Amino acid sequence: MSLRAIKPQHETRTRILDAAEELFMQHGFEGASMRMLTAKAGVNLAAVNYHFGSKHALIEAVFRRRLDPMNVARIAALDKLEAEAPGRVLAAESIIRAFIGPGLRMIEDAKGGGRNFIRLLGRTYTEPAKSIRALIGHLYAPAMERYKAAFERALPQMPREELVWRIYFMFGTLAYTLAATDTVQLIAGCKPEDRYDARLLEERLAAFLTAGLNAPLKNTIRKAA
Amino acid sequence: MSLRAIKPQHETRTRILDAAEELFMQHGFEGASMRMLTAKAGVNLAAVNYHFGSKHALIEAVFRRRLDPMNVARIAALDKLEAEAPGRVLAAESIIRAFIGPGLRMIEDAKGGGRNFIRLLGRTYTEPAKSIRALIGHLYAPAMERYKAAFERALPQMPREELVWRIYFMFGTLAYTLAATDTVQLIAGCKPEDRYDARLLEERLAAFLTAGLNAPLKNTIRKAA
DNA sequence: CTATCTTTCAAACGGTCGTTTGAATTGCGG
DNA sequence: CCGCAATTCAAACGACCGTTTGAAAGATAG
Repeated sequence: MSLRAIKPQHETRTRILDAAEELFMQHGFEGASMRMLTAKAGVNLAAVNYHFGSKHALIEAVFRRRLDPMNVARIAALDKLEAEAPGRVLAAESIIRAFIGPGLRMIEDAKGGGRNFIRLLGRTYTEPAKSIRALIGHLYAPAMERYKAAFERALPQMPREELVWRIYFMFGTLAYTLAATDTVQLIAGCKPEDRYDARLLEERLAAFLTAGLNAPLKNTIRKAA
Repeated sequence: MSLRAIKPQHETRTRILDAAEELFMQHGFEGASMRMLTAKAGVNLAAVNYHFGSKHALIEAVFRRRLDPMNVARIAALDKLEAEAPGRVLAAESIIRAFIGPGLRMIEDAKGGGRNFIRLLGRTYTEPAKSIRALIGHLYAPAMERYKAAFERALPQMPREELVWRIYFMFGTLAYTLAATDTVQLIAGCKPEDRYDARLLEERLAAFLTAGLNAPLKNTIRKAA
């Protein structure tokens, strides 16, 4: 049990996770085969089933590796906000920034694969396979609860049902923005590097989402809610 | 060449398209196999290749059947707006409603398969396969150009780059909302029937998107653009 | 060094994939 | 009714899928 033994202990696992992350992003979960994946990782075909059990378990591991720390960071950011202003009502914009921050920071990690993962994650919200959507929903649940409660506290005057929809819209905007590969180019040829400037993107997103969340309530909406 | 011959002339084609639309939505393009698809349609396995040439050509046909008329309707709605107020500047909200209207109306068509298609379409923006994203982009291009120009005319004071991003955000919200299957339930148990009330959903979306599009420009954004 | 446990490996498993084939069937004009 | 074209059909094609197997190789502890 020498210390250096810790490093390569799970090197094969890590190589598989890295390769899977990239290939799932490029080809989807069904489109990326075990043979592609193990070839890219430089490991034997049977290694995935040995280390993870099955392809589906590998998919779950790919998500857990990044998503768990990301949601921990999201909850920590919210804790910090509330600790800094005890008892006071938070601005909706602060909550929004706390939520989108961890995801946006990850897109700047191109080398470590963080960018791949974020694009993969954004796409997975609309994944056809129920088991995968259920997994994502399950992994998100704790952070989701915390943020929903925070928004309710920040906007006490808004009908709960309308608030739920607006949170949903915000999720959609974020997921789509992160998942986007080339659709933005369809609208206008934007300089590609801008898409990965997390600071700039956070400003743009925060402005858009804050305004949307605080949109005036029309009569039709009030009546329905 | 009797008239009644026209009806069943392409009945097999139609049955295949209907089955494909539903199964592609449920299982994705790779997940829905030719055997599933032809079984559901009640036609022979070889019928797809006979009538469409290949699976990929079938996918394209599924999109063209609905998307072409939808984009025609979108452009017509914009034409109508501009004809009603010649020379005047349109309100951004009117343009937004013109764009989202045709898609929202289709989700009320549960019997005819329109709802299936809309959900399929929403998911396809983030489809891994490049060829499919390229197809969607191509089919959308004409309407996209028109609407982008309309927004530019409606918001002449906004920096072009910021406007492009906000249009992009609006697309994301719409696509995600339409594609959503059960993610909204993750946020809060909303009554399912509400998700298919096009009028109500249009009000909610229009309020959110209009506010987001018209969000105040911060210094950081102005500086960057 | 030996014994034991972990990890890697080539090979093969049964199954499903999209597509093709050539014969059978159908519908229609002459 | 016949002949020809369009369509349908059962069967098979080669390729690839995720997974399993049992032996080989490597690491570890006594």
